[in-house]
Amino acid sequence: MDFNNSIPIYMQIINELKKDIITGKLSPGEKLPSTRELAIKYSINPNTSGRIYKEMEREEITFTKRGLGTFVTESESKIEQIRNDMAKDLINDFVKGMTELGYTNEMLISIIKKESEEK
Amino acid sequence: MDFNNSIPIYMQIINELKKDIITGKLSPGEKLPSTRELAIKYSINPNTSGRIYKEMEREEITFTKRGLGTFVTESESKIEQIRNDMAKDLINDFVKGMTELGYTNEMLISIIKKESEEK
Amino acid sequence: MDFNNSIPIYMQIINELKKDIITGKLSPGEKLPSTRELAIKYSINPNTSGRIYKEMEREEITFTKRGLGTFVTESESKIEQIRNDMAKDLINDFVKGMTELGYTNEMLISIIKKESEEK
Amino acid sequence: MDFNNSIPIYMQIINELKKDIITGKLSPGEKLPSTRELAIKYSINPNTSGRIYKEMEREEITFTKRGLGTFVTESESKIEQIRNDMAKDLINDFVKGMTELGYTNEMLISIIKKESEEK
DNA sequence: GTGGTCTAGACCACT
DNA sequence: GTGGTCTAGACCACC
Repeated sequence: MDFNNSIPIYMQIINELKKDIITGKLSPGEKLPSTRELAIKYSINPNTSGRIYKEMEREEITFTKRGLGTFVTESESKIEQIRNDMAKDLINDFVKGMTELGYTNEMLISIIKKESEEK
Repeated sequence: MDFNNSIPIYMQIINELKKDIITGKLSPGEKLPSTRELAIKYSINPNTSGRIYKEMEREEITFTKRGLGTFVTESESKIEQIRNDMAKDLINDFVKGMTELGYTNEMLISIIKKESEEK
Repeated sequence: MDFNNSIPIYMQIINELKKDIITGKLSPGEKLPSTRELAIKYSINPNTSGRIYKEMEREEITFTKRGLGTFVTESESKIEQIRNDMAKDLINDFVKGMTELGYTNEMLISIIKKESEEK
Repeated sequence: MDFNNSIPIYMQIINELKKDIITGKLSPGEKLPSTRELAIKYSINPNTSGRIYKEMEREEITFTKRGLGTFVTESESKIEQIRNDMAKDLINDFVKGMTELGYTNEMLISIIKKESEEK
């Protein structure tokens, strides 16, 4: 994790975990590492791991079984919704930003096409 | 202008000014409002305006004539470079973010096409 | 520390800290005093300490771990580069300045030799 | 002149003029341009030219004949003294600065020798 | 009038 | 406790 960054560490890790869930690296219902394990894995303070799970639970991405740990939500539709929300944010930021810079819709399409070919 | 709380006000205004320069609303060599005027315009503290101009000068977007004021850079290539840098950041964030979410290049193209038609 | 009036205090302290880093009084990776401690040490305002650390971070002399503090860069090559940059500036100012005053290279050498013997 | 510089414009021009006097480009007793001419030559405000001559007169580098203009001092020893003062400042800044960076006297001599050979 | 610096004091999110 | 941001108000040199 990049401590030297304007994005809070807990946010950076939440995004990592969300991506792992969306791409299937973490399956629905799978147990997540304990707060202590997470703290060690990312060399962060256990308080910060706690905050990560609290926030993810608030967003209903995970749920907690007392005494057992934290688990990925079992709702596939919830996971799909997260993917859509994250995608929508990315799309909006991109289109809005480029438009403000004076790029037309045609330019956007050709830029993305070119980007795709290069990879 | 109403400010997004999570991004510092001075950053938001810098981005506004950058966009104004890129889109030609502010011409190369043009004088910017004085720190005091800017403070009134955006209802911010003059210190904050000062910080804005200092940061922009550091990025060579503007230059200062002592005792006279702050001016937009006269280098058209610098302005072009800023536009390209900002666009490249937007493109990278978008493509990288979407790819991490599992979207293919073809999907990106069709998403952008669809977005364009809606507007 | 007493401050030279014509140079901003924050600049003078930055130069002090740079020298401490270059001469090894501050080691790579070492934690710097907190902004509040620095403010007390030099009897300056905490705002001014903050500015010092922000500027040094911009120059990549230090880095910040959010919520933990400010640390000397761990890159030895960066430190070496800072030393070389500062030395190069001093050398250029000296040679350029003396040449403009009509001193020849031979005179420079003998002046420096004489200076060395006196100390 | 470089307006975008932490050194005040009037200081920059005074230094230019001092160098011209020291190197003989301006002879003892020679008439300097009028404040208006100076203002045009350097595209500065006439107030600034006035300040330049006032400051140089205070340092006894120039003198004024009412209604006739401003002239370079006729004292050769004064000119020699200015040269020595400027040189002494340059030498001190250099030796003090390099010593603080950890350079030894031997290193200074070899650096200056190397610089001389390159030119 | 212009930007630059500094103090004082406050609030904030993050670890 | 850590740095980051902001306001308020002051003073300064420079043009």
